[in-house]
Amino acid sequence: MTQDQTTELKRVDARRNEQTLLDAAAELFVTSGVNVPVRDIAARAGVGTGTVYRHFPTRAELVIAVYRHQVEACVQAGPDLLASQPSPLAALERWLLLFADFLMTKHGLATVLQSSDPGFAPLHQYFLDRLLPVCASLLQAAEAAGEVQPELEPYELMRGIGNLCIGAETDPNYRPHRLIEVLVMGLRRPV
Amino acid sequence: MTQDQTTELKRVDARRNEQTLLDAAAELFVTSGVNVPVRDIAARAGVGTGTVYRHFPTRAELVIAVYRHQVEACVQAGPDLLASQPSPLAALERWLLLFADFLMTKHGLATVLQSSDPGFAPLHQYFLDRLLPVCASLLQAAEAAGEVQPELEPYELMRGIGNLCIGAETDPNYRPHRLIEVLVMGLRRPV
Amino acid sequence: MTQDQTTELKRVDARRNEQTLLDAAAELFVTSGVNVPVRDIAARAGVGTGTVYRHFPTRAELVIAVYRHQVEACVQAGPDLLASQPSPLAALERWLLLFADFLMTKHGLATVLQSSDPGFAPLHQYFLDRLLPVCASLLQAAEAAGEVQPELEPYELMRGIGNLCIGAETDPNYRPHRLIEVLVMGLRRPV
Amino acid sequence: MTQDQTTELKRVDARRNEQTLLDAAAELFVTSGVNVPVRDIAARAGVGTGTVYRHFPTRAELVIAVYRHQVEACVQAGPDLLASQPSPLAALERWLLLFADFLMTKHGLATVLQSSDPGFAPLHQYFLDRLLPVCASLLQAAEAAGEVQPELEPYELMRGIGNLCIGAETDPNYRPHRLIEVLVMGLRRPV
DNA sequence: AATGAATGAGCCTTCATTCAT
DNA sequence: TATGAATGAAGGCTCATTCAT
Repeated sequence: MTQDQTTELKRVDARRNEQTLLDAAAELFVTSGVNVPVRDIAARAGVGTGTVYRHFPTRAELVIAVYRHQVEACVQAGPDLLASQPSPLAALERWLLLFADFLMTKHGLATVLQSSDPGFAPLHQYFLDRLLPVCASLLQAAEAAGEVQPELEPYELMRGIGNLCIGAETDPNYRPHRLIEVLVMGLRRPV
Repeated sequence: MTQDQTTELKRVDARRNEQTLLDAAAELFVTSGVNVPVRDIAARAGVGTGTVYRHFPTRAELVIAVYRHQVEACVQAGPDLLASQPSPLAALERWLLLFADFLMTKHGLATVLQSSDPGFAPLHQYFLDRLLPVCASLLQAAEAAGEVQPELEPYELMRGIGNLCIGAETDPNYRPHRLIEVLVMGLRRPV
Repeated sequence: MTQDQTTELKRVDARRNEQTLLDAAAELFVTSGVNVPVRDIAARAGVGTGTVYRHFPTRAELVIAVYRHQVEACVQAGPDLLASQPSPLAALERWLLLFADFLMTKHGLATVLQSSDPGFAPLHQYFLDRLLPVCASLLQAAEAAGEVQPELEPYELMRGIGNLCIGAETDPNYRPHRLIEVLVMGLRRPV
Repeated sequence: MTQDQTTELKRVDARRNEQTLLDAAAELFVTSGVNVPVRDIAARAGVGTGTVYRHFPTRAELVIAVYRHQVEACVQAGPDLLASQPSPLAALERWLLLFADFLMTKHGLATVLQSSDPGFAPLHQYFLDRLLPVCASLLQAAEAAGEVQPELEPYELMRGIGNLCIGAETDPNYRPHRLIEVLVMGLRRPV
């Protein structure tokens, strides 16, 4: 029992530290991009550099961890929107806008999603593994409903949305939402 | 006279050097991105690093110089397409695809266009100064012809096209052309 | 009683832990040298790093402990060989080869014996304290028997043998045994 | 001509700097071993770390450069001794002692020669390429003259001599010369 | 004007050692 | 006692930029 307690306490501490790191990284990713020096992350979190490496041996792991919650929220939103929106196409549009909001509030996330640095491959994979099926099923539903023509592969659509979000945070004259709406309009089957 | 001759010769040499540098940089920008080490550019051009700095004190200046010809060709293409295409909207689409082709054949150029590195500000400015008017006039013509609804600002449209081109060189499953076509479709006024 | 039992149990545990550590260290010393990271030793033993430090505050102590048994076996072998071999010189040669075998099967041990890192001083001392008298007595016996000339100090002889063993594990083209035999041959008094 | 002069001057400067680096490295290799931090070498030479890497991209190259002169002197000494000594065996012994002197005055050189760090492979290769043929020809000559029995391969002999020199600089009670003499004695064919 | 050597800040990463739990 | 998380010094390496020649 005491042993369990001790273990539990340790875990709690470690968890807290990990959370501190995630918060620090999230902040710095926004202000300085996901390639911010490890030292900066450690400093912001008030820990040593070694602690960063202990919790997240690679940068990709840290990035994944930072965004995991929101990626999962996006995954959940897919079926929810399909059920609650008036049509599959409306659900798709809402989901794409949601996905875009997620990316846009994370400065540099859209950027890293298109980085060709092989170190980020696991991150790309994670995003695709989780989100592509959701996007595909929404697109499929809209096609099945006769609302859209099969112009784009789900992968291209997601990639395009991701790209459209790049740089939005720092440029008030650039509104990805508008572009996404136009894009979805372009998918619509002419009546 | 001899003095003049010498000076003249030097100028010729300097010119040759500058062109050699531009060629070297163009090649390396394609293969290694616009952030390729200065040393590599100098080495490829067969000159010293100092020579690079003499001709192009900042990286932005070098990038601008490298792409100047093609940017100007894009500028020229605007009126030409407007004159030769069956409709303003068709001219706009062609021009956007042309712009995209330009970006896509320059690895990393689309990326740098969205970089928030302040050092690239002059580069951004140059692109906007030259290309935005062209894009705006094409969009305006299409609107005036009643072909499109005024959904997007010219700046947003160009920015979006630029973004869509990111990462296309290394990903055969991603075809910006398709996305651009869908986007233009979405601009069309419903009949 | 219960208290005693607990204490007793703890001691048993501690002993077991210590032995586990020695085994783990012995294995890793062979494969990775005596400077293998403490963490690796702890991991192999299935304990925390702190436990390593508790049992062996310095690396030298750990190394000494790991090799104690075999050093003592070498010590024992001296008189045994003197008694069982046909001559003191034969006994000396056998003992030196035995010593060499010991060193050679411990990757990096010969190396550490010549390390000038002051942290290893206790280790050096231990080896000398235990083994030098044995070597000296064997050499002395051979001299007394008129088999060898007093060319070398026992210390030099041992040091030389130790050095000859360095690197033998990884180089099949280098056979310290041959060199030791030649060296012993060179000690022999000409008839 | 002016161009040539300029080039020549640059070379002179670079050479001086390179020599400064070699001197600094030589000193530090003696006091701290050949694995002394690059930063320390740079500091001792009064240059930046980048300068070290410019001149010697890898540590092995630096080590080779530091010892090149003396290795070559050793190479030269082989034939000279064969010609000047009364017998091939005497020449061999002198040469081995010379080789040992070389190693012993370079603290840590003998150590690095037995290092299994793959980064030092070029260094090992260089030593073997240059010195092994010399040692082999001396040994061969002694065998041909009937002075020694073919007990050892040239490689083993050199390796053994190298090992015997380890740690001699810091231990006044250890005299590799004595051991080498005994070893050569052991090679001699019994009359 | 050109050269390219030199500089040194800056980043990543490892690991011995300490210490809170 | 045992644990293993945290620390942070250390060292390798790169590259933008300066400057003597």
